[in-house]
Amino acid sequence: MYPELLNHVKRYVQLTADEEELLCSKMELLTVKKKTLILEPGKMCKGNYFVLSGCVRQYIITSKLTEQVTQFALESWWIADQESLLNKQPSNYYIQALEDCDILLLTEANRVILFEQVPKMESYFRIMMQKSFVAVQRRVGFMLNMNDEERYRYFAGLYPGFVQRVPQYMLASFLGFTPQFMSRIRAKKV
Amino acid sequence: MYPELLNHVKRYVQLTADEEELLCSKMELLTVKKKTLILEPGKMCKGNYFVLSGCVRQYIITSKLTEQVTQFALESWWIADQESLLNKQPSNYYIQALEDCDILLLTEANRVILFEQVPKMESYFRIMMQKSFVAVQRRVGFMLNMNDEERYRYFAGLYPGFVQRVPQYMLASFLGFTPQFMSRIRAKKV
DNA sequence: CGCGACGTTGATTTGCCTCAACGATTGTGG
DNA sequence: CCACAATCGTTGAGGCAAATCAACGTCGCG
Repeated sequence: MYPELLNHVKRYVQLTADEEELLCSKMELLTVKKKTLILEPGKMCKGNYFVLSGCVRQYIITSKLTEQVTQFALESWWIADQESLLNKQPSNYYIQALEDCDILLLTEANRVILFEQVPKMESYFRIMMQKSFVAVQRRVGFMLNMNDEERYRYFAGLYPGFVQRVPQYMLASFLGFTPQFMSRIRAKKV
Repeated sequence: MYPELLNHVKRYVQLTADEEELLCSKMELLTVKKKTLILEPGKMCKGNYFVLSGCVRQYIITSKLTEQVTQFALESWWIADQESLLNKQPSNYYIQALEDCDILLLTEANRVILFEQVPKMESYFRIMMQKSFVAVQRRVGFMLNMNDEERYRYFAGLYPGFVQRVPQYMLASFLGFTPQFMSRIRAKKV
């Protein structure tokens, strides 16, 4: 049983004890060391990953051959390449552990079975996707309406601890500017 | 019965004749004139809208008091303020008809009933949300990795007819630059 | 017909990038 | 455990892409 997972699920749908057990039985536990790649370009994304402990990033190599961080995932966050899962095609992304991590994997095959046996889990995933969609849309809004400094300060205010937790150049990449520029912002006002 | 809607749904899940009828019975048909506001800030988003004919935009008034277009929806596209729906809170967005439109509304109340009576519709909406999420994530990728001219040409190539269909300043806003800049791009090469 | 909304074009400004060099910190093999 | 390399962060100088400001042309609609 994975209480972190169950607590998260139970915030959105109610499960019986049996269903809880069934859900946890479908999850595969991965224990990975820092810098391990959980997903690589060219490979199929195996399913949805739920971070129990640690911290993970998703990134892509751009046409200019630079790393572009597209997402982070902390404890109790889901992460996956939905494009690979949806279209059943090889991924273009990397997913990498930034710390030693415990991660649960719900494979696509298990997901399908789970949805049949526990339809409430499909509701849960619908809500998760809806929340993810809202989050990315807000991110687009920030990118369009704030300049780089405003965006950094807003993000740093939103996730105060997080800014210290990952290398600055990854955060800069995620926020859409250069590490140099970020360094200048931080030098300005303490 | 609304064949456009059914054709779209049937691309993702299979419905019986009864279920098709049930689905259509839950939809409310709106016929609106150009420039009509379907959603306004301060009001609750009533549900999910499916565009039968015409064209619609979603936008927000930014802190700098300018319009920022966040989304367009053409025939057979869904549109809604998912943030308002998810959190049951008043919207911050406008949704406006850019042409005379026929639009179907699935109210939140009807959606809940529909999902109970036809669980396959929850699958369908889960997949729609997943696709929407992937689409916005790709948009973020384009914003981070292409300059404004590349992004315009890419978009114009992707939806050739669409570029003519909406006012240029709305498209410029959606793509994240100024109408003046867009005009210069188009002047460059024909 | 006249007004307002939309598109174009030019001149200037600016926010951020690029390139480059230099510290600080981490980690790794001898 | 130390030495050295690699990685990461900082700082400065110069350059460029796109914004802003402003004026003018044009189209569509009441």
